[in-house]
Amino acid sequence: MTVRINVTDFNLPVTLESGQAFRWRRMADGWFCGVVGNRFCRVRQIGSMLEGDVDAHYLALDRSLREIVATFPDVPLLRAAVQRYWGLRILRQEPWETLASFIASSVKRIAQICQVVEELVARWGEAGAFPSAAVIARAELAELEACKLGFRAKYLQAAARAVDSGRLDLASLSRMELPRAREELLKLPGVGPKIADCVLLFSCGHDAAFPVDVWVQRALRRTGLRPADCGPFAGWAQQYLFVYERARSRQPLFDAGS
DNA sequence: CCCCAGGGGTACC
DNA sequence: GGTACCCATGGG
Repeated sequence: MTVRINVTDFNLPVTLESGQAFRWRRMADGWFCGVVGNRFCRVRQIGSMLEGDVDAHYLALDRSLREIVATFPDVPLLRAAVQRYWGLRILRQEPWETLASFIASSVKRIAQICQVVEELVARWGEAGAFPSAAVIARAELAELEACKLGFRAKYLQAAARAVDSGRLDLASLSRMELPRAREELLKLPGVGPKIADCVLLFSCGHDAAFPVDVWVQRALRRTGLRPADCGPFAGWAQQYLFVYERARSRQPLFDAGS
């Protein structure tokens, strides 16, 4: 539904382009187009005005960013990241789409993950929606591989079959304690600690889940932080570290080494 | 031709 | 318990 609302402590572009969701495109005119569930959405932010198909729950606008950030450990790099990317929020995404997307993410760049997701939607998506686990479960392995999944195709197929058969109940993960929920996801082939934590953080409401990829690993090494030091909203802190470290590494001022 | 990418499985020590 | 190598593929 098209609305115009006033938002505080929110940054739409950073949130949508921080590598947690893969279906948003920034148009030349500043609008973002995407699909949430089975709905096409168009949204933009001008100053504190958020306009368009605003889904406040998906955008986590009900959370108090100030209270969340107040729980972060006080280290210079994280403080700088929070200042530069203030308004970045962890979205509330749909678990199956998130699991499938992050299975596809392993050793891929964000742009390539978007490509895979696009291919899956083009082949099996109904009316632009991300294809269900039931549909993917019935796809041929060769068809999945053709979606630029490569060696990840068999992992996506296995996950789809686990969900479709009821062997894995994604909805139950949000009600479990974090270690137990992680354990469930780790049963899937091709799903290790990093991908499991992405699913738990981005789609199961587990704010403390802390995915460690190559970028976050670098930030941890340089700060001396450990995931356990980052508090009940460690996953949010992790997302700030991720965007900050990635941007920093894209444009090195000089040779940082030696 | 080299390197790397929001990793994980496996073999080996 | 670490560590090396492999998995496919696109882009710099």
